Amino acid sequence: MHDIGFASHDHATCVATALQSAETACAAQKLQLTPARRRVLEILLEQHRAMGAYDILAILASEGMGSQPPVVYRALDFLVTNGFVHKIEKMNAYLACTHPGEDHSPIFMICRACETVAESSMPMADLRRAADSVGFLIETTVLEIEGLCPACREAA
Amino acid sequence: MHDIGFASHDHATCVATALQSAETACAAQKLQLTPARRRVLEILLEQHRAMGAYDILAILASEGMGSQPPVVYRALDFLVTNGFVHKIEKMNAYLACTHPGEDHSPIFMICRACETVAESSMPMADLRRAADSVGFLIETTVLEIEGLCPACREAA
DNA sequence: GACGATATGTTATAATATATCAACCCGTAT
DNA sequence: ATACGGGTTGATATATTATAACATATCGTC
Repeated sequence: MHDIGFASHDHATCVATALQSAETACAAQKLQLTPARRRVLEILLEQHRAMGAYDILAILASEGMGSQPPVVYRALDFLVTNGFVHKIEKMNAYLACTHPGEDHSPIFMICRACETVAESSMPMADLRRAADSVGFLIETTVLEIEGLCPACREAA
Repeated sequence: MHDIGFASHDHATCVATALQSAETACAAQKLQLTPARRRVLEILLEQHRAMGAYDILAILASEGMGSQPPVVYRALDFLVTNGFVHKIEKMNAYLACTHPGEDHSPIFMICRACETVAESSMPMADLRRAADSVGFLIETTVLEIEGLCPACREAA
């Protein structure tokens, strides 16, 4: 038994299952889940917490998989772009997605004290209710929307 | 006439008004709007765009107000803590709040192409409608919620 | 005029992330 | 078979963002 998010949760085979499903998804989309990418995802799944790029890099380095920043940033870029990992901007940290393949807008609840991050994808209307239901005390929220402004849509 | 957010907008006296209201708010809350803090806010108001800390610092330095990073980071920390400025986490940039004193959860629309940032504080249910109404094409959204998880609430 | 709280000056360094260019692998079209 | 092209990796260097640490100054109050 481990904690995942704020709930206690059995994930004995969880890492293997998630990796397997990532492999399937990559095969289907002709994406290359290379050893470095796969290992970074596996590390994030194993640790089940938000990790800094250099924390991940230290693990890779200890295993002889490369010790230079581009190694981990390239892998993270691939994993984030393809929806297997999210970046928590407020923490400059990375977290394995808990429901990949669902095309969702992630919502993160970051504990200011222990830095645990729980991922959710609720509609906003239910947000406070959802937070209340798991006992999370909301202190600050940041919703960042990226896209194209009217001027740039026209220019494109 | 200047652009503010994605709308054209007359703000001839806008900077002075906003500064004045910040001074009033600081006086009311016994906060010290010192010269450096005031000047940083003024710069952000004048430029009316999201700026990096070092961009601001360069301006301060050119005016002889200090050229070391802590100068600007301290001022920004004060301004963000007290709601006069927001940090755009995805850009590592800072933006003067367009409606201070309203105790709001800011929503930012960041143009991927021109980096213009418009601030809003709509409820989420209206978000897509709001974006559509100003012609903004939403590509990615990040909602980050910070607070205290159940375990840390109990510990506190 | 001594004290505490808050703010500033200054030096140094930490933490996060990217640019650049050469080398490699692999599928395929010549 | 071989030259090409796209994607990936290796390696070095550097850019960008942010904070630690400690000394000094300012101001209101006891």
